[in-house]
Amino acid sequence: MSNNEGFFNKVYEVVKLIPSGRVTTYGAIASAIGSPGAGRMVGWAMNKAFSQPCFVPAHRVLNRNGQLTGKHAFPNADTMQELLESEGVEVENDKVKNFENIFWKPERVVD
DNA sequence: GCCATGACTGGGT
DNA sequence: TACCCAGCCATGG
Repeated sequence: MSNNEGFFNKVYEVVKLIPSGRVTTYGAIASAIGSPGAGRMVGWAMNKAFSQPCFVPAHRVLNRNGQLTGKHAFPNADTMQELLESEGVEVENDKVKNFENIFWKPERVVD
C-alpha cells in the first residue's frame, strides 16, 4: 500500500511521517521517494497537500537553508511560522533556528 | 508531443 | 560570502 498511487502521494506519506517539532527538506523527501532532484515537485505537491482529505504537515517542510519558502502557500504568510512555533520550532525572519538540530531525515520509501 | 513553470540543490564564478 | 548556471523530475497548456 501506500505506493504506486503517484509521485505526490509518496511525498505526502513521507511528510506525514515527520514527527512534531521536527522539520525536513524538499531534497531529503525527493531522495526518500527515489526521485532526487525533484525537490521542486515536492514543493508543488505540498500545494496540493491542502487539497488532500488528510492533513499534511507541509509547514514542516523547508528548503535546505531552513527557510520557510512555502509559507506563501498557506492561508496566511504567518500560518506556517505559527504552526512551527506551535510545535516548539523556533522561527525567526522566516527561517528556522537550529535547523540542523531539529532536522529529521525521512526514511527511504520502499518501492 | 513539445515547451514552460516550479515551495529545490549543488557547484562554479 | 553572494550571485549565476545547469541538472533534476512531474504537471499543465
